[in-house]
Amino acid sequence: MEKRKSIHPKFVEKFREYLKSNGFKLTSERKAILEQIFAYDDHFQAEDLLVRMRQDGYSVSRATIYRTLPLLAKSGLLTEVIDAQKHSHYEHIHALQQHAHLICLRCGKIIEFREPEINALQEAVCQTHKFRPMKYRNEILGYCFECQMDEI
Amino acid sequence: MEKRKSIHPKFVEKFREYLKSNGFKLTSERKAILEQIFAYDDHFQAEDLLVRMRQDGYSVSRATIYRTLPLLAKSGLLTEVIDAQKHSHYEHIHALQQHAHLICLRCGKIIEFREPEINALQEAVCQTHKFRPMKYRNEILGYCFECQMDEI
DNA sequence: TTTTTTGCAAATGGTTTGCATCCTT
DNA sequence: AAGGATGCAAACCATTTGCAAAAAA
Repeated sequence: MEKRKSIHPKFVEKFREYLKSNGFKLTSERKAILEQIFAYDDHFQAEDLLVRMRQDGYSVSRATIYRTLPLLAKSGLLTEVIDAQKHSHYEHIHALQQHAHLICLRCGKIIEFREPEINALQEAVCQTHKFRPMKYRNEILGYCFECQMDEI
Repeated sequence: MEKRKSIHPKFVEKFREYLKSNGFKLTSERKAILEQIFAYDDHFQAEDLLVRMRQDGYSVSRATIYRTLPLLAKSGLLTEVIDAQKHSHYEHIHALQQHAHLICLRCGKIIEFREPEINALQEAVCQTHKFRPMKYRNEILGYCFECQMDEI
């Protein structure tokens, strides 16, 4: 858990645009969730968000969180990461940069890394196959340095 | 569904070694599953395998299939691919080559592609982070050419 | 006022598991 | 023998969904 931060207006604007252009409405619940996901800089699961929001005094139901997270992902503000148990984790975008993840199978830690060359290659593959990419999954599951030390 | 094919002995040998070195036993059920996954060259889910095995006259329970698939994946003979619904799909290895996937969000089709440069870059990232990779996930979700034509 | 959204609680469904029995080694 | 494996059916549990009430446009 990290320090709370305020949200940049451009993110609110981006979400508002996404919703409007898809015939959805910007409700107070959606806005609260949006603000909350930018209030901290770590990875989280739907349930984490629920708990954190309740602690921070917001009142949003679990169902609404589960319904809103995919919207935020589709709007491009959130990135979904799937762990070894196939559970969804999320993180908000950092300055619109793509990045991938190393996921530790032992401690669950998620390490980010950036590799623009990989992104470029992936885009090239899509062009070759006339495939319209919506989402890139780039995850490496394995053991982080600390957990290797602890002997599996 | 494609034509049945027989399994190369080296795969049986590889699985046997994996099991032995981990204190597991090679049972007739595990061997039947191993043979079955190499009998066809397409992607499948646990349930598909169950149905197909029953059609082909094998008798293996759903539980055993669910317990065996991860063993085959860990032994390196199977690759797991996760679709948009977070369901596991599998495919047997083709001559030990790594490859990645384009997954259509509309028709569910899975297209394979090979991109050795991406693999090399991923390995480099692991080295940098002293991360011991066990499994690479390289999936691009989006729309295949045909489904783009059909207008989403 | 028309359409979407919310919250609740119940349902979902791929996957996992407890346990008695069976099979490998 | 001894320990792992199987099959069955029940349990899991993150996520989804039906529906009536509430809010946005």
